[in-house]
Amino acid sequence: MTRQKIEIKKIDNISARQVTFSKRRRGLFKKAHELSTLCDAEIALMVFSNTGKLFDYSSSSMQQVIQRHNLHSQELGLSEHPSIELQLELSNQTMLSKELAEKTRELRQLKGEELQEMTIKDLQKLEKLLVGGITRVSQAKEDRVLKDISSLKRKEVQLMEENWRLKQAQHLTPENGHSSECITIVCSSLADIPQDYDTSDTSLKLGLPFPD
Amino acid sequence: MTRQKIEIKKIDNISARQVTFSKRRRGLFKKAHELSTLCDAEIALMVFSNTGKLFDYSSSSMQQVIQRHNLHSQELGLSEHPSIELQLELSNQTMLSKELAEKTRELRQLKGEELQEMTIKDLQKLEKLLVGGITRVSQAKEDRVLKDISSLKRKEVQLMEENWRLKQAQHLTPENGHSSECITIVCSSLADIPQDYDTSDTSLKLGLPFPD
DNA sequence: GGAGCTATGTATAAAAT
DNA sequence: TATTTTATACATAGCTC
Repeated sequence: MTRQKIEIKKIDNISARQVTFSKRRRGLFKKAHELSTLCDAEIALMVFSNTGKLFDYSSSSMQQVIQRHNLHSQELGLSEHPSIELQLELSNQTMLSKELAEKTRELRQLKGEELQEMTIKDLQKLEKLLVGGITRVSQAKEDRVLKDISSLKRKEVQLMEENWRLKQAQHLTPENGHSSECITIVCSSLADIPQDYDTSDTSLKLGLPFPD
Repeated sequence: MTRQKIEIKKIDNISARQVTFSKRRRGLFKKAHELSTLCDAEIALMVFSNTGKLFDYSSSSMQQVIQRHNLHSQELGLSEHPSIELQLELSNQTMLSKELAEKTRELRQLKGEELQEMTIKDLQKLEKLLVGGITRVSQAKEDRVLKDISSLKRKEVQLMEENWRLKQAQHLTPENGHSSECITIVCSSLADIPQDYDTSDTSLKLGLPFPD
């Protein structure tokens, strides 16, 4: 329940931000559509999530609205000066390069590589960021591992039941003893779930010799 | 008062339509702005009234968002005959954008934010990277702190020597007792190097009341 | 990561100004 | 026609599943 009015500033909590994004985005698109219908307006709406995903809406066609917009904003779309587009691209590229340089630096710092001109305070912030990251990554790994283990255990139970049924069947037609033995061996090896999964590679164990 | 829920279809009454347009348009723009702020999204919104008037909003720059949108929808042909230079810049930009997206993703993963489609092996690699980073960052911080401390200690020794010389000088001309006392107090406070530098801000202690 | 719930905040239809 | 008011419809924060 919306127990309090929220302040309009970036939501820190990642999952809360994601939930709010998808809810409010839907609301926004609905309102845009309603406005275009009620008031016979031509509307284009583009939304990029902070993960870079694109969502867009247009009451007619996106290109059409963009071109109409270009007409309004100082005839930029008419290429009176053929170099205007080029200039735009160039400035855009400059910006991209800057962003790229910034991200690269940030990455190097997170990897502990470019720390000489940081203050003690900066280093503390970096440390906190890394601790947060490692906490989440470890948790994710843990979750994944536990999931894999329980799925393996389920398979083990299935195979043991299958095995038992096959054995029962062989008691009725006892002329073939080889395959029974073979299956028994394979199933017992499956029971060896690694307990030291933190250092071993559990994912390699997932390729079972049996199809689902 | 909104005495009845309205149906979403074109409003026939012209003045009612105009009123609704200006109210809902403002609401829509507000919502767009809130979404961009709350969720760190890049948004462009263009609205043409049925009288042809343009209203637009962009969280950054309209041109930038339109270009980003063009990149996504792969319709790069804004003009009929893009020049060779423009084509070059565009491909260059595409490359830059890809790199940027890649770095952004990597950063997010280091911060533990986008882990859903990583394998256990990937997660382990990430963990190692983070551990390496945190080791180096902590070491750098430690080094910095120790350097600050030893520099402070050197200063302390210098000041104590100076202090001692001043005292000696005063024994030769004993008519002024105040300044001696004052300097003694300051020097004893310098001896209090913080042992809990991990949580206190050592750098603040560097601004000594004495010039070098 | 989505779907549904509910209490509360916000937007707005209609009327007044 | 724009703004303000007010009663009501709608959106959504926080929560559960």
